Amino acid sequence: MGRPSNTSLRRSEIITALKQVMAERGYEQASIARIAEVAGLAPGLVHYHFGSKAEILLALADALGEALRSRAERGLAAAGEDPRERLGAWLDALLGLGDGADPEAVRCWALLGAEALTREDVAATYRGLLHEAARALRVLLADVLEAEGRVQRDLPALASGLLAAVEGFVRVSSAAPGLVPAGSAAPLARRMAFGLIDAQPEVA
Amino acid sequence: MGRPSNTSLRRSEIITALKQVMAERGYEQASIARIAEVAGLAPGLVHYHFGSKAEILLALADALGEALRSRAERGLAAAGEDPRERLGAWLDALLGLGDGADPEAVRCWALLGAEALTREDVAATYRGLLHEAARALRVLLADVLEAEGRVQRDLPALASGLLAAVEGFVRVSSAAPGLVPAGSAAPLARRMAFGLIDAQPEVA
Amino acid sequence: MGRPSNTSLRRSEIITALKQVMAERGYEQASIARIAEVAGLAPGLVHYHFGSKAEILLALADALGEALRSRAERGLAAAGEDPRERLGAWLDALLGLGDGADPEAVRCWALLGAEALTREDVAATYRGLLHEAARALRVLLADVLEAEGRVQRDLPALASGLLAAVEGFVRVSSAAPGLVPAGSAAPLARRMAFGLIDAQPEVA
Amino acid sequence: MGRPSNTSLRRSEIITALKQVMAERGYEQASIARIAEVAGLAPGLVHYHFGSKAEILLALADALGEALRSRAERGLAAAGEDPRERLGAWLDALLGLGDGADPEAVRCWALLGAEALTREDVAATYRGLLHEAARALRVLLADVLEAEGRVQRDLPALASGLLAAVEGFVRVSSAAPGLVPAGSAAPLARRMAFGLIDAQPEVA
DNA sequence: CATGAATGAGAATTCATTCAT
DNA sequence: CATGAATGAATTCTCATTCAT
Repeated sequence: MGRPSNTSLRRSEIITALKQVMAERGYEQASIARIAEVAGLAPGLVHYHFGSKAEILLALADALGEALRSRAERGLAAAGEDPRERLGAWLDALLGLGDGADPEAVRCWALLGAEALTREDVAATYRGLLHEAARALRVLLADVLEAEGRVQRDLPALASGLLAAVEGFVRVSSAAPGLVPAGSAAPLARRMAFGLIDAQPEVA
Repeated sequence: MGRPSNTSLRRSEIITALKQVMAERGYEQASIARIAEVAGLAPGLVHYHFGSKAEILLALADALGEALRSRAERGLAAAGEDPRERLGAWLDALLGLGDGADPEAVRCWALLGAEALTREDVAATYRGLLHEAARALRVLLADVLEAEGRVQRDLPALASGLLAAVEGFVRVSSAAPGLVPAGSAAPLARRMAFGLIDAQPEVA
Repeated sequence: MGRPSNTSLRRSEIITALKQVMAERGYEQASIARIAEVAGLAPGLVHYHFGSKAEILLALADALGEALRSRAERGLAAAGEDPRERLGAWLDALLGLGDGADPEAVRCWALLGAEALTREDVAATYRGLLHEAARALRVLLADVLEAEGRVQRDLPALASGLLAAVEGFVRVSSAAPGLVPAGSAAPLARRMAFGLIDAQPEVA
Repeated sequence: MGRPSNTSLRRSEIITALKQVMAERGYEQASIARIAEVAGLAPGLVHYHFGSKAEILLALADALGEALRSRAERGLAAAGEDPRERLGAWLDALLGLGDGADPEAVRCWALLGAEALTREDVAATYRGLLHEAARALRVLLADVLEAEGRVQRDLPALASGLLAAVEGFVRVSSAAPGLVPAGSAAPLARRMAFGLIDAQPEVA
């Protein structure tokens, strides 16, 4: 009896609408009215499903993180066993490339990073995702170093640096496509990673 | 002959105030009223000196670019003749380090990159600054490669990649300070650059 | 024959929930959603049992009146035959004291009086209850005056004044508990009543 | 140079408009838009002069307190030296009677008392005014008791009770004019006060 | 009877911009 | 140049009420 709940459907519709509107005009300019319009819902309904606009942003951040995770998993599955290949697959996932590429999501990710600078709640979520990604990179880097008989010194710094570099690629190529041509991000990221690896001394 | 114009003084006061307020709460939340308050001016005066809020942002972008330039020049002057040292000095400048370091400016730079994603006027200015920086890096990279007898193949891609990586450092270390500890950005950036360089084959 | 109606149960659950929420945040801020939540019901159900939010308020007013009546009756039963005692018992009931004391109800009563100032429907109900109480006080006052051989001149004014004074106690002690300490309201009300009575001249 | 400030004029216009609108429909229903309309101002201007709607209410409370004070002073001046007369004058002031009577203010005062039940900021202001009035009544009561050679026992309770009673008069006569006829409030309040006084034993 | 999603009309508040002084 | 009041549109959020299921 009673009406079946469709909250989770509506929530994801709203999150998707925010992603679209935000990619186009930024978070602040993504008005609830416009989000509702894009989602095909009445404006009031948005606040029935989310307590505030910020909550939608956090939910979008979670969704982006989830998408990254699954893209990374698909990439790893396709990469096979080679440690360098596996590291490369993760970098591709971070670059928003590969299966399920979503340019809107990439823009939102970049915008999210900016919001994180001025909103503590967003910052917490964003940091969580970055730390998770750094953790994954540390493991993959360690695998490569071990397979190649190199020392694991500075592993955390290397992983963080690699992550930051890839983040920079995403942002710069979004903002100035002329600087980092479409196809060049992935090989460049690999070169950077491998350059760092090759600079590690071999185990005595 | 009437009182001397103080327009340029007022303009820079306003730009500085925007930098401060924006670093704290972002561009959209930086109201004219707050900017004026921080600048110690009447709100109405802001629009006497700037046609719109967006104009202040563009002026701030120019000012940040100018500051980058002069920081880079000071760094180069201190670096001497060694090509790797000179490249490192430029990376430091981009990281917002060295003489005249200004954390507020670093945050604003990161925020500016996000605004550039959704505002064409900001994008144009921002792209211009990125291209200028990339140009400088190309020259410095070429100097290193030449001095070390390596091929100059892929020079533009290397420069762009390095720029993007450094941009990523700035952003990630702003948003997640725990990930990239304070002192580690500069050496990491150098390692990345040198890794790329060392991977270039020597001239036959 | 279908399931038995539980309308009257539901109605009283809703009325009780309004009393609780209203005591906490006032009538306007008592949203239907919150009332339903406190009542443990679905929001839509509230409007099945009441045509509008105002109707719940009126029903609550009736319920408060009913509670006053029964508290007064219990007080009179316990007071015995002494006229002054019986009058005192009624004053206690008005003060929200004695058996079945209910601080939430007292606050609601005070809030109801304010709503009555701006809503005619509430005003009508509220006035009805005040008049009923004044009537009861007139009878009790008359009993005292007669038993003590005093003239009954100005009886309605005395009763109304006493009622108003007690209403004032309720309000002031709710709003500024420091001013009228908890235990002092009842004896003070009696002193006031007896002061009025003692000022009546004796029958010639 | 520059534009002269008219803030205090505007503020009092807005406060007066709130008084009028609130007297008619209550605080919650007194929308900023309506207040602005009554004040003859643009809606946005209200928030230029007041940070929030609640601030206007607090300012109104202060204004009502100020009006009470000045009404009381005028009453005392007219009352001469007789202690009972002076006490009566204060009661009149509290009843909103005498010079400068303002029915809207009386209604707002009653509404304010209700708001104080659910809003801590209003409660603080309201309590402050009640305590101030109670203090004045204590002094006046003490004068009467001393002049008549009666003990000053229970002075605070007597003053508070008298205050509460008068507050009740104001509320009840606003809500149920039929119960306390227009002209009867003042003499009744006096009878109540004098009844309390006469019940005090004489100094041994 | 019961559920809970849906609607849409306000509500307070913010703010870039204008302009009289 | 400078001041600060004024404007009015836009924004987020709330909520009584309705209604399909």
